[in-house]
Amino acid sequence: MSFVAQAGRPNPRASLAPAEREVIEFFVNLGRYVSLPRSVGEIYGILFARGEKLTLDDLVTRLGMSKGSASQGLRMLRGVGAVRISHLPGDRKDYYEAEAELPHLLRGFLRDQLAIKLDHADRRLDRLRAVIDDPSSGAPDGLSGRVELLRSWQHKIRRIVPLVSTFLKI
Amino acid sequence: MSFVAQAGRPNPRASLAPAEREVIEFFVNLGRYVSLPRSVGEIYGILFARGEKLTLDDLVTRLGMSKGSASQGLRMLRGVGAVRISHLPGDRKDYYEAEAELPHLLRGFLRDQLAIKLDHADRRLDRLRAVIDDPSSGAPDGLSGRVELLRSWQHKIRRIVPLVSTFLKI
DNA sequence: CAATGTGTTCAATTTGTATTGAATTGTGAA
DNA sequence: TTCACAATTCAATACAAATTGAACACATTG
Repeated sequence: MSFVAQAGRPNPRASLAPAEREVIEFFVNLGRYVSLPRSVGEIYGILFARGEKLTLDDLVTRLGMSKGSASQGLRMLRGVGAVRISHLPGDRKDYYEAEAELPHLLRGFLRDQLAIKLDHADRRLDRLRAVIDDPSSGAPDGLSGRVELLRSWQHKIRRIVPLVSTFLKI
Repeated sequence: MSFVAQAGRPNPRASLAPAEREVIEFFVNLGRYVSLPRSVGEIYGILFARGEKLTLDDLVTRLGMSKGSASQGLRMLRGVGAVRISHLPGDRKDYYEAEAELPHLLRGFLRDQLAIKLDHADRRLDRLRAVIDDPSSGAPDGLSGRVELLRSWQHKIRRIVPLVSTFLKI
């Protein structure tokens, strides 16, 4: 079975099977919803599609991307626990495989992304209150009440997280 | 009380009170988490801070942005139900005010954004299955099993939505 | 119907983000 | 210590998204 590049410029992705391309595009799209770079979606996609361990160099040749992109993309995916790294005895290369369990993926996301952002919003709200309480800040009428509303949003969202976690058995 | 622009280039936002600036920055930051353009965060921010109806022209002068940005930003905010439009008798201008109730905001988001994306992912998954079932697609071993895993993700997420909705009394 | 006031559109520009690839660092083997 | 190889870094570049502003469409007024 061969998937030949079109005549003309050599396409480094010629070796991708249609099924792989389709899976990759699926994850690239999924990533777009949360503003992930295409390269990240591609990396996770091919790892998910093949279900086997691949090296950085495999990614570079199969996806036709630069080493830099592959390296940075893998770092991000490691960061959220979407890929696992492992090694083979007597081989210095890093081998990566996709973490395909949704609970595991969401756990990483909830812990590393959402939690940080909620904390950040907390601090920002505190500062906001401080500014508003200063009479010279020129706070419009009723603003401090609306800011308390923001606090209630924050509380509600914090209470949803464990709810979702429980549901997903995380 | 006056908030004077620095000497040199005239700053069109000189009229913003510190409290307003702070609220605006809060929403600009919040918007960044979901990849909204800065201008959209600014518009919602000033509407939220003032809690009163403002016209497109108010936004242009107070925020120092172009009419084009203000118009497009307002369209997006209307689209997700984050601002309400209204009119005054004998006045052709459109007046906008911020929708500040979280349930209302999330309702718009869940309906208009998430639902559409889930449907889209559904269709994509169907196509993916079709491609994989074609023996000439070169699907790697076990891929069809992993794609079924994706289906289970999709189901779980679909079941979370009403759970969250209930919790938020949407 | 011309003149004015209002919001929208969209090509050009600015700004921001992702990607590349050569240089660099790190690491294990000889 | 030197060599060979793997991964990372980061300045330069390519690409994508947001913003501008002038032209436009539409409605209302005199």
